[in-house]
Parts: sequence; C-alpha cells; structure tokens
Amino acid sequence: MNRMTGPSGAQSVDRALLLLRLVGPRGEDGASLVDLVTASGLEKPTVRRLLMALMRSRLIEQDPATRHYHLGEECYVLGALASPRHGLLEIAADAVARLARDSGDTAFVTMRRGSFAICLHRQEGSYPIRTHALTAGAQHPLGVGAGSLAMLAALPDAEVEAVLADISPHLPADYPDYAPHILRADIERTRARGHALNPGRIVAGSWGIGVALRRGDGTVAGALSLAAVESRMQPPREAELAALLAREAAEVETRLRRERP
Amino acid sequence: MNRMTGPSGAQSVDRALLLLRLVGPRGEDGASLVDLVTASGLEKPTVRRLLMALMRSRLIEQDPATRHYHLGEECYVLGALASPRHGLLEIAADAVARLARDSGDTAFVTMRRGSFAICLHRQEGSYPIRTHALTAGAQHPLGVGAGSLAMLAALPDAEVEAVLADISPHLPADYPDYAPHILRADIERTRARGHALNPGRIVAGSWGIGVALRRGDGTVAGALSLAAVESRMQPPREAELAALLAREAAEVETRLRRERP
DNA sequence: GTCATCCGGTTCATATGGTGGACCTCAACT
DNA sequence: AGTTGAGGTCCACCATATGAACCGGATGAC
Repeated sequence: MNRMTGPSGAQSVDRALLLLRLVGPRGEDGASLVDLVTASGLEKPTVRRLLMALMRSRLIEQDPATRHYHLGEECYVLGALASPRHGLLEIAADAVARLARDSGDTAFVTMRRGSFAICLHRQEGSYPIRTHALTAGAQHPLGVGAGSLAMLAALPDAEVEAVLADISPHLPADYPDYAPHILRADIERTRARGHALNPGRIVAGSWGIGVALRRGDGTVAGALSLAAVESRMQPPREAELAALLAREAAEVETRLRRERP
Repeated sequence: MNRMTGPSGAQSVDRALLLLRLVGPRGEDGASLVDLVTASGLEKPTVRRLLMALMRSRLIEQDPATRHYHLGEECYVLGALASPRHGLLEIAADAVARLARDSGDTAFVTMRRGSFAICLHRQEGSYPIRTHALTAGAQHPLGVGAGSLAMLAALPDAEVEAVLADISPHLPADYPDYAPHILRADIERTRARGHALNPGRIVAGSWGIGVALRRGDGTVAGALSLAAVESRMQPPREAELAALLAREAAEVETRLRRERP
C-alpha cells in the first residue's frame, strides 16, 4: 500500500536520520534503545540495526557503561564543514553572550527547522532564578515560544499559513494553550510591537521575549531571545529588554549580510 | 556473495552517509551528481535516490541554479548539538587565531577521523605568500602532513600499527613520497623532537609544523599546525614556531581538561 | 543547421536486502 | 528463585532497493 505523499525510495535512510534527529536533543544523558524505539515508533531490531549503521559512520556513539546513544564525532565534523554556509551560532555567539551579560537573564539563539524552531545555544545570565524551560536542541512548533513566534511572525503570510496547516494537527495534544487562532493573534501583536512575547504560555511563570534575525534577502535566519521569571518581564523592563534585543539583532544582521551578500 | 567482514544490515544507510562524507569537503562549490557517482562508485540512480533521502532530512541541499549538492542546515544543527560533547574547534579557535596572528602564517586545527586526519578550520595569517595545500574538510591518512603526523606519533604503538595496516594499501597510489617505513621514521623523529615536521612532502615547497592535542586521559583529541613556504620554516624559525605551538597546545589542553575532566 | 556528447534526472522488471515476531541473556527487584 | 524490563540477536518472508536503458536539454564541433 503506497502512501500518496510519502517519500519515495531509500526508506531506511529516512528512518536512520529520524533516529539521528531523536538522539540530538537528548544532550548529555543520551538516549536509551527503548527511548528511541518509543520515540520513533520503529521496532527494536530495526532501531538497533540503524543505530549500528550510524555508529559505523561515527554519527552516533554508544557509551559502553550506560549503553546510551549519543551524537558522534562525525556530526561535529559535518557541522564544522557546514558552518561556512549555515553558521548562525558563530555569527551570533558574541551577541548572545552580551545579551546574557547585560540583562542577567538567559539568552538563546534559535533556528528554523521546517515548521519547527530548534534552540542552538543557551547562555545563562547572572540572575539566580533561572528557567530551564528551553535547552539546547529542544524544538517547538513555530509560534510556540518567544524566539519561535518572532520567526513565524517574520514570515510572509503565505508561508505562515503553510506552517499553521503543518503544525495544527500536533498542537492540541502537546500544547493545550495554543491553537491556530491564538497563533494568528500572537503574530498580529508581534508584528505591531516589533518583538515577540511569550507570557508563560508553555511553563507558567516562565516568560520569554524574542526578535527575528533576517538575512540580506529578507528571509528568516533565526531568532534571538531572552527568558526570565514573570516579574522580570513586566513594563518597563519589557521595553528595555526589547531594546537590548533590537540592538544585538541589528549587529547580527550586519554580520549576516557581510558573510553572505 | 557476502563479504565476511562487511557491515551487516542497513547498507543503504552506509551508502547515504558515504555520500554525505563526500559532499562535506567540497566546500563552496559543492559536488555535482557525476562527481558523486565517480567518487562513490555507485550507480547514478542510486546516488540520486540517496541524495533525495538526504535532502528530505535537510542534511544535503541542492543549488537550484548549478544543480550542485551542498551540506544542508541539518548538518549544522547536528554539529551545534554535538559540540558540547565533541567541540574541539570552539575550544581551540582562539588559540588558532593567535597562532595565525603571531606567526603570520596559516594555522589549522585537525581532528582524527579513524585512520585519517581531517582539517576542521584554517586561519590565514598576514604573510603574503600562502600555501593552499590544506583546506577545511580536506583529509589525509594519519602521518601525512604535519598535524596529521603529530597525531599519529602521539598514539600508542599498538594503535600506530593498526593505523599503518589500515592505510598502507592507499599510500602508494595517492602519496608516492610516503610508505610505512618512512612513516615509522617520521614518528621516531617527531617523538624525539616534540613536534612534527612536514618538509614539503605533499606539495613541494609547502612546509608544515604541528603538535598533538591530548585530552585529560591521554587520548588524542586533535592537532594544531602551521603551514608556510620552505624559507620560513628553517632553523632558527622552526624552533620559534614550535615554541608558539607548544604554548597554544598547553592552553588548549588546559581548556580540554576543564571541559571534560 | 545537425550530429555527437555529456549532463541531470527517471523508469520498471528483477532479486537483493530489510523487516519484525520470537527469542536469548543479564541485572535488578521483589 | 521468580518476575520484570533492559539490551541485543536470529532468520523466514516479502517489501524495497537496484541498475540497464531511457528521456530531454545544453553545449559545441564542423
């Protein structure tokens, strides 16, 4: 039985790369075999065979003690080779460091990944109360979270609709406080204000503020954002943080244009 | 007909990842379909189907104008997620920048990739005559080139023999000036001197000098190296460059220990 | 102008290689 | 010493990858 819209050919490659994407966000702890079986929906022998193939290429490595699977050296090598073309973190790293230092809160760089946003890097500030709602490698649908919403609002309307159509099925189950009509209103407010605000919509009390990063041609490269407890993101501090973000976003956008005109 | 030692299962995954590794070093120009057919030894439809699978996962992208294939955004994302575990470039970037600035020559960070060395990053110095014998993504067998030889010489003898056995078949065809007995002598000299020297063995007139980087547990993390024209690497300058390298290597090794004790 | 060549890309009958239910082994708890 | 759940493997079956032959376009030689 053929899926009409399904991928054609090399299915095991798709499955292997699905596993790779599942291991990515697991961070320091890695992923166990059953984790991956559950998350992927594949059978155990299949997962194991694919992991062995990924391990042969060093894209995945297995901790001999815990038996957990982690991203391998080859992922890092490929990333280094891809960075002249796609490197956002290299370009934005200084800006994120300044954001964390100047605000005292936690700063993030986020990239678009299809209809989702993925957090590339997280830099903690000095303020003692820190939200851990967003960690490196975590991904949410576009519009869910401050940096993520900033990117969605920066897309042309046609693309916004395509993204909403893509993510709508997932929203109710995973993000009860979100729905397409709420996202559309969020986009309006974001465009009017010039920055995106997440008023504790994912984790109560954990607020976020973000701005999009655009390339020279106007396309969205990613977003910068800050997270803090609710009390640190009320007016007038919200406006101060927005100004900080705008300043750093301008700096990053200048560097983006310089790199790839 | 089964290969006795061959990989078992998920062959198309191996082939897809072979293509990924072939696209990596092509840098800015990318790779054409025929390039990849030739380099991989696979049939054209097979290569195309695997590339389409890689493109579905955004590990590869195709330039619509040139039709050439490049590393995709997903490679970069995976690299960013793997860098807390494997990030050598982040740790060594400042040291490489100082090396290029202080010496005026071109500086490199290299990593081990099985029996080969792969160049992660290249930083040009101010001196107007620059060798382009080594670029980011290029790989040579361990022992071929200065940084590469520094790594080989830093391995335990048993591992050196395993590497030599692995690469010996390839040497005569691709590197006429190298052979196992020459590499063994090079290793001796490197261990005695404390640094590796490549006296224009790959490209005449293009000399290199390198030192290994060791982790806290003594294993080899990579190498730092410098390349210059022959006249800039004679005594006493050779000793000066070796001292520069030793200083920066010590700095990097300190940071390596701090990151992952 | 046309014939030859090379490139990127696709088709479809064939058979290779991937799949997954059943199974093994080991360690940690009852 | 029995039970659970983890990691890992086996092998008969049939879904899926393979590759010779093909298309269509671009370039260029004469």
